[in-house]
Amino acid sequence: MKEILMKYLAKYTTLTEAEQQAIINDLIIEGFKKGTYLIKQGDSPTKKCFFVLKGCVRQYYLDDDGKEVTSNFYTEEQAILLFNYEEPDQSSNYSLTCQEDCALVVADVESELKMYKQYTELESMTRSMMENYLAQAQNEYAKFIRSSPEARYKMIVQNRPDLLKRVPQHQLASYLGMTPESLSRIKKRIQ
Amino acid sequence: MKEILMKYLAKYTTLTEAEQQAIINDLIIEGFKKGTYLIKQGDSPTKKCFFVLKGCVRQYYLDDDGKEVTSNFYTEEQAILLFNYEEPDQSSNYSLTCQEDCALVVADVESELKMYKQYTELESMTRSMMENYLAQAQNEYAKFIRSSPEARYKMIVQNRPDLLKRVPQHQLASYLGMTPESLSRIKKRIQ
DNA sequence: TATCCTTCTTAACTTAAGTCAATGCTCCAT
DNA sequence: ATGGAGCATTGACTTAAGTTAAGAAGGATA
Repeated sequence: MKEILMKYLAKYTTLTEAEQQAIINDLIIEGFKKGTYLIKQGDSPTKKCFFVLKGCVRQYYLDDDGKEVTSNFYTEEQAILLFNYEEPDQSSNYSLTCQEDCALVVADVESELKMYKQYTELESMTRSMMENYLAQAQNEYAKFIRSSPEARYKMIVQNRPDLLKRVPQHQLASYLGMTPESLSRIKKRIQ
Repeated sequence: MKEILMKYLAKYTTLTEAEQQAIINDLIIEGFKKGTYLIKQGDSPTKKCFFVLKGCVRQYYLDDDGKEVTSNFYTEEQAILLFNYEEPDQSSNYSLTCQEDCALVVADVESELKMYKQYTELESMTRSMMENYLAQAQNEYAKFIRSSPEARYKMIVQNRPDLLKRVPQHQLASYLGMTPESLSRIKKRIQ
């Protein structure tokens, strides 16, 4: 499991193998059963973040009508970064729930900051990763906005085909910004 | 003009005033006339990024049909971060053009990295800002996806009313993921 | 096995957005 | 001032997605 993390450190830093090991040994890997909530909407602001080693985590919120709106699915090798601790007065805007049995790296912000102090390269790596995430998010956003629900479905088929099998369709529909009925019809339409 | 930058440094770092001054004196502030292109789609990958002190910069790309799709408007105190240098083989996906006369901080990646080496706190600040940007982007995305064109228009009226006056409507429409005709009708519908 | 609950599909209807086309408006340049 | 280009509005029509409601399929549980 920890090889995945080693891969990251090796790729983005020039830390020695010993240092890499030291860092990884400090990390906490936890297992979570399907259905577990990592955070619930309304909880006091999280100081935690996660990295998915195995499984699938769904992020959602309840809209004004009380309906679940799925805003993300996190799967293998994706980081779950909810930065609502930046507005410390606000409670969590989202819920995080395990769609499957999961293995996650669990980190809290304080120890993260400590680590940055100890290994400045680690912070460089994080900065660089954040830039990548942001770039990706911007690109996806730009494409998505301009797409019809049908085009969005085709995109997900292209980019994250695994989700189609791992995730209930009505949740996928809401993630794609459409109704379950629409998704059903689109699937039929394009066979 | 430089006070804005000082504000950032003071807010997010504990650098001494002298250090802050030194950093800011290293920055290049350039003026650009309305209509100037900062980058053109297809250019070789940029090593530059910008920070808007004054004016409005539009980011757009040409879709498969050759139509302009506006993916962002950057105004005062917003950073323009195009991280396509992460995929060094690819050319720029976007064009950046000045909608108005602009004053921008122009930075290039190499000198940025050098500065990080010199002032590690500066990299901390950047990491933290990136996390904020990302969080913001994710939140906006989640809201947007689930909204109708009409709801999106209302959101922009709420959040960035200045854009309504600064920007041609057909560009705004494409930024909101709708046709100019739709935007015109929506405006009429809700007076 | 029978029952219940959730999910998915299908249908009929409504509506808002896309498309195409024509008309006006504004600003700019000559 | 005039003409032209680009932009905004409006209308008629088409279409895809939302809404509501009903039924079918699949899984879990007793």
